[in-house]
Amino acid sequence: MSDQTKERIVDAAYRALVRHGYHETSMKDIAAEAGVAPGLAHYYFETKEDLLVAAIEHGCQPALEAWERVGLRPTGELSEDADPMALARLGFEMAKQELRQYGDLFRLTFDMFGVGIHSPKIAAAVRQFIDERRAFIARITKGVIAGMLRRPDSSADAIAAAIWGSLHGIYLQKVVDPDFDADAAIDALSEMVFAFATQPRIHAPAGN
Amino acid sequence: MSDQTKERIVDAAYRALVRHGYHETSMKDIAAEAGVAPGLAHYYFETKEDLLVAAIEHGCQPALEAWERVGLRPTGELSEDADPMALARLGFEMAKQELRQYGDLFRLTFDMFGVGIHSPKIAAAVRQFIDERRAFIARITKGVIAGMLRRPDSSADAIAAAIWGSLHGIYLQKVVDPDFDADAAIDALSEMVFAFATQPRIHAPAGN
DNA sequence: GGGATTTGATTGAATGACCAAACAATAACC
DNA sequence: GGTTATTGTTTGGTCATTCAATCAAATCCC
Repeated sequence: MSDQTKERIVDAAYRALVRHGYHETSMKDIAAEAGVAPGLAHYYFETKEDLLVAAIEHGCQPALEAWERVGLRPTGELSEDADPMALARLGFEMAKQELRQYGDLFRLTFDMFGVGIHSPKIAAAVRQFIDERRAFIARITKGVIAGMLRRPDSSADAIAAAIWGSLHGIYLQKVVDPDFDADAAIDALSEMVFAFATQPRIHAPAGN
Repeated sequence: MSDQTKERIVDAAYRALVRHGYHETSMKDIAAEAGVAPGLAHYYFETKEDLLVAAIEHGCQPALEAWERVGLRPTGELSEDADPMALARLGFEMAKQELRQYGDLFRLTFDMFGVGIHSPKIAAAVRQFIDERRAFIARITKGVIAGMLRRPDSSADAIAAAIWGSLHGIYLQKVVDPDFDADAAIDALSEMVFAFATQPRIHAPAGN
């Protein structure tokens, strides 16, 4: 029973947080959403922050599973035999779909980033969230670089940071403005990345 | 006198907000920081949100001026005679310097993004902040595209959204983790962008 | 020019509401 | 019967906002 109740509270917290954001959601609200007495949330979670961290992780689950369903496991190793270029292509497609499907999650994520700036406990969770996804991109990037004719000046990690950043920034624009065409932006990013990855060995320096 | 006082409150608000963030800064804190009675902030600003918006705009001033000092005016027209490629290069350099110099501003900005998700008044300010900078990038991008051998599939606006997003995402990584090498990430972004911009007319499609 | 009057700026306390967390008491379970 | 889960209340504090009162400077009137 207890695990079920705890789960119910975490899920209620996720729903309440998505609706009203961290600072406008009280423990009482969450308890009410879970159909449970106000004190119970504190029985399972020492502080509100702890509950928020659990709620985020809970909310990330479905998105993670979606990645694994297409054979990409953000947290694990890359399959040896896969073509890195194809993985990258698939990754960009997944990013588009993820944003379409899990918009709520990202709204909450951006809220968390704000909270994390001044709350160490949440900052740690945010850092982990970023690291995980960036490292995943870095693994694909390493594979792509290995197949490039011209070795790039930048490290795979730096490239991954730029790509993760772009995806994140595109997500933000979509969250802030629902009319924003995120698919087009991701396609543009993808076009740039592949132009970069398929550079010929010698490329003439630009104008100046 | 009155304008001076108002300015003092806005400036104090900016400093207090940078230090402790929106939700951990009370109107009383701001008044104290400004050396003024608690009620006065509400004499000039109907709500705390209004004051925050003013504080952000105030905080953006120095960064904007830095852009104009090197001849880039985010809000105005591009000089006709400038080489778009050189402008882009300069822009990336400025982005690096901006992050180094105005880290506080960006910490506050990310806080604002979080608040904006559930506050329409702040959301409007956030949208304007994004639009301004993205439109600036789009203007440079249009110039670059005009000089490209192969016309890209993506629109200048979509490319600008991806580039702005990347810069923003890189800033975020730096705010979250001070050890993050933002310069390397911006260099990587720049390398990709220029590889894209200097593509030869016919480029062999990748592996598959 | 100088006293009365209006205006706007500023004060500091009060209001009303809310919240996270602690707690004591009860119910469920084994 | 004792541990665990759950309840509902209390505590101690904070906060944005309001408001009546004070103050200083400008404006007017004679």
